[in-house]
Amino acid sequence: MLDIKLLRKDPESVRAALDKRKEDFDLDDFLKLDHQRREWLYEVEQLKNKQNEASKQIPVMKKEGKDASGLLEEMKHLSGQIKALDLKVREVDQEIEKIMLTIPNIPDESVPVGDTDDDNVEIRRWGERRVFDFEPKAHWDIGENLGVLDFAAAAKVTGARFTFYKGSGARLERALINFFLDTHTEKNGYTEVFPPFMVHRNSMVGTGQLPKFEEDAFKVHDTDYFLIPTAEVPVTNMYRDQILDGSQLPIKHVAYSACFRAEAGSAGRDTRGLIRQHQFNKVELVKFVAPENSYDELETLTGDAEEVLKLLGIPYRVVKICTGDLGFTAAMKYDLEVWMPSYNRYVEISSCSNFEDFQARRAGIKYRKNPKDKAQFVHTLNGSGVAVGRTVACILENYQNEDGSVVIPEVLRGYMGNKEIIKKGS
RNA sequence: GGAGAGGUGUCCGAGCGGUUUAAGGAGCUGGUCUUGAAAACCAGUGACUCGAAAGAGCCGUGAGUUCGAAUCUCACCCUCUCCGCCA
Repeated sequence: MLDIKLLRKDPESVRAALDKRKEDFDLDDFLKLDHQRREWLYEVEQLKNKQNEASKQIPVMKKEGKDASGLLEEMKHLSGQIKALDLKVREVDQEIEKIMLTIPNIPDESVPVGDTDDDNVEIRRWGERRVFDFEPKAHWDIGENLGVLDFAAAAKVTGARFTFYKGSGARLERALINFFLDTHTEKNGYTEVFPPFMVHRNSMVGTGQLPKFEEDAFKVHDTDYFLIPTAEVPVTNMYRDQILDGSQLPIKHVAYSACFRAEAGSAGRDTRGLIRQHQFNKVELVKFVAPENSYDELETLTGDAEEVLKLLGIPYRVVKICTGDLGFTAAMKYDLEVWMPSYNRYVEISSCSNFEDFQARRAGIKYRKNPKDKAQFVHTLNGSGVAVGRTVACILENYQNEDGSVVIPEVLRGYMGNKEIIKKGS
């Protein structure tokens, strides 16, 4: 959520920012409503003041044995006026809230202006893309041939966009989760969290998935719960409505969770393999930081995510997302993209974002720099560290041999019973 | 799921329709005393939201009753105890 004061004071700058995002948004409605609200609010507060004064007088009069019935009658009338006005204020409040919740974040100055992902800017590359002396296969073929992935069984049991991992495939998934968690806790200083996989509506609003993107989420029938689309939601909301002590910052958490996405609007895209699933595993990094550090913290967070790719020996690139492709909540975002031979291009495996105070304002997360200072909003950041299923896909493709076997990256071998290679039936 | 108890300021805790602008502690800040510290004593300090201010709101959340609600009514949420069920 944006600062309502900014919208009042400088609507033009907000308009310009929305424009850069290619968002078509009518701020005039908001400004009109806000003006109306302030008028009514002033009016009702005046009346309430009168009421409060009378409420002090009435007991005094009664005590003194005076007749208060005239005043009471007057107050009865006033009370009705207050109720009517209060109702109007409440209604306009709700409308304003509704609008506020659907205005996206303002991109940072440094974000490249652009329309689509074609306008994203590559920042750096790491690793050598492997040159194959045979025709590399796609991970779904490799996985099925090895008997470690079973898409058909999942389709039978559940439906499209689900997968069974079997044998070494299941173990590889588990190994990666542990490897990511261990690296981020032991080397990068994050505190591990294991969150609930369902959250209520307010939490989804707090991190910005709702109210705008409800069709992307799975709702649990007959409850107010949603399956989490990312651990970002429970972990960020862990500190909802709290004032943190400045000395606690930065707070850094890493969390494994399953993630559930309805993938509305992506029908027909990436239908094969592990790239786009309704359920997938992810290890997520979440930070709560002081505003003045948040862009430095974004760099280190991105670096932390990159580190696990480096350790796995996977070639990747870092891309800075342009204004037109930037997520609703982000002020700035880097994507990490890994090389996928079957796609013959880089594929997203992590998004690292600085939300500035956009989520903090929605979720009410503040801090005091010094114990006596006024509380102010923290900046929140998060990034995948990294998506597990896509990493499996990437390893299968980049580490495949001509005979269909797959070499296990060295750093994972300790997590896989010192196995070095995945062969058929193993 | 059933029965009961409860949710008040940073913390403990009083309050059960009107001088509550939330008692009293603790804590915190300053001071007196002391070689220093502790203790004791004195004074100050009450979050947060909107507002330029005046002022308004805020006692789990939301509705309601009333001229007036922390206090009464209803619904919901959460915590604790016991019972039942269960990985």
